Amino acid sequence: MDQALNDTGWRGSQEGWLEAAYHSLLDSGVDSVKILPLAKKLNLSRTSFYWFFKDREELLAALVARWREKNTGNIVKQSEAYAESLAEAMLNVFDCWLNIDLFDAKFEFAVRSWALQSDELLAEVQQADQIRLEALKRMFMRFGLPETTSDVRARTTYLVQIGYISMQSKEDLAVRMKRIPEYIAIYTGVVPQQRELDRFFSRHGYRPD
Amino acid sequence: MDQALNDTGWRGSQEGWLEAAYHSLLDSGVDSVKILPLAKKLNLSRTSFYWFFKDREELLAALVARWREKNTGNIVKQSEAYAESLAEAMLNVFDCWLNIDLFDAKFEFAVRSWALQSDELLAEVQQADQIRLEALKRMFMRFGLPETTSDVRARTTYLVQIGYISMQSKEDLAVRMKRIPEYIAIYTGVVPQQRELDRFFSRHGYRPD
DNA sequence: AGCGCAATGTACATATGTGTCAACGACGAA
DNA sequence: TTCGTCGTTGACACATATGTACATTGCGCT
Repeated sequence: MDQALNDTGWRGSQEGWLEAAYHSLLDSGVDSVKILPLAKKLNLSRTSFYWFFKDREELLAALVARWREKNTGNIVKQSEAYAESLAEAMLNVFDCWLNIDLFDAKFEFAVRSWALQSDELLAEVQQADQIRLEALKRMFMRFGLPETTSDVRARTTYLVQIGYISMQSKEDLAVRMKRIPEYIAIYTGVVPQQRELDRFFSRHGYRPD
Repeated sequence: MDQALNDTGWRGSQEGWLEAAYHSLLDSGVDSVKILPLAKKLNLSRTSFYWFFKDREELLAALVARWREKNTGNIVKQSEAYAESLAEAMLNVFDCWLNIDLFDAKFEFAVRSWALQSDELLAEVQQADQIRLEALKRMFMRFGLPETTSDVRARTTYLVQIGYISMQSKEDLAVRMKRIPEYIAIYTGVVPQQRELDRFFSRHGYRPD
């Protein structure tokens, strides 16, 4: 009778509820993260939720923790990765925008929308923005750009991505890849070399025509 | 006992409910746009709402209509305004980002967050993005930039702003103004002339040090 | 002055959500 | 076997929301 199987110990567990909450958050926003509907999806009794979490608040806090651990950190790491030129450094950062393991864009957007109704979360999001922007700025400065220029270029790089996320558009890889060289040129003021692009394309499994 | 009176002597009106809904949407998201809480804010009985609107759906539809009329249109208009140089044209577009009468950023963000839970609205938002991006692209092409370049620069211009909105940051005018020349340089590839900047600053009531 | 109707209020029916409690079964260890 | 703990469940109490039916108020017009 239960179609959602249990092989992995998946169904009834803290992780199970959290995973369901995560998916609900991503495709309908925080206000859809309600215990009753989640219970239905999991084919569980609503009340068994309370064995794993004190209350709904605790579940939401767990979601925020997951976001914090996943999305903040990888941008910083990529911005500090080894690169011979600014264009190459920029392409390292671009890895985040194309690899869901490095940066979960839908999650990011859902959390930002959520921050609209929670001052506490808003403060956290803004702190994350600060950290990410500063990392990017340092990257530009490492390659000799002046401070103000680095600041504005960091913002451009970061904000275009945040904006892109909030367009919720789903273009395919090829369409996005075609724009990459132009973006690099705009952000860095330098045209990327072909071998830099090739290295980038290849690590994302894209073969230009 | 009735403290909230209005022009007509009647406390409620379609506009009153809509205005309250607008404010609630802006600072807590769609799910906070509920009839009962709005009634409390307006010091009105909950049910009198139904004299003006068929149901909650109709109120939400009115909010969407308001957004559509306000935010889509002015970007297009500003991108088509007279300009002697690309930098000047870009500054015309920037008017939108600094003048709430031309573009309501908080409203924009609230609607985009809302679109997370409504496919119908998502489609409308994406259509608006399309229209705005195309207008910006045309602007770049008017000044002789090639198509792909124009497309990417249009995206950069637009997406930075959408991203900025979703940071929900509240920096003051002076801080934002200081970055303007750099932004113009990045977006257009051209450094703006001082007189162009002066004209821009002056129409936004800003006096550089 | 008083009637009509725009505008508001009260009462009811219903839906959906939260959280507590006590009871139930499965299952491994003493 | 018996016991305890893990995980689950239904019943209960309550809160918040929607929408409808019907009563009531008070302004403006004749």
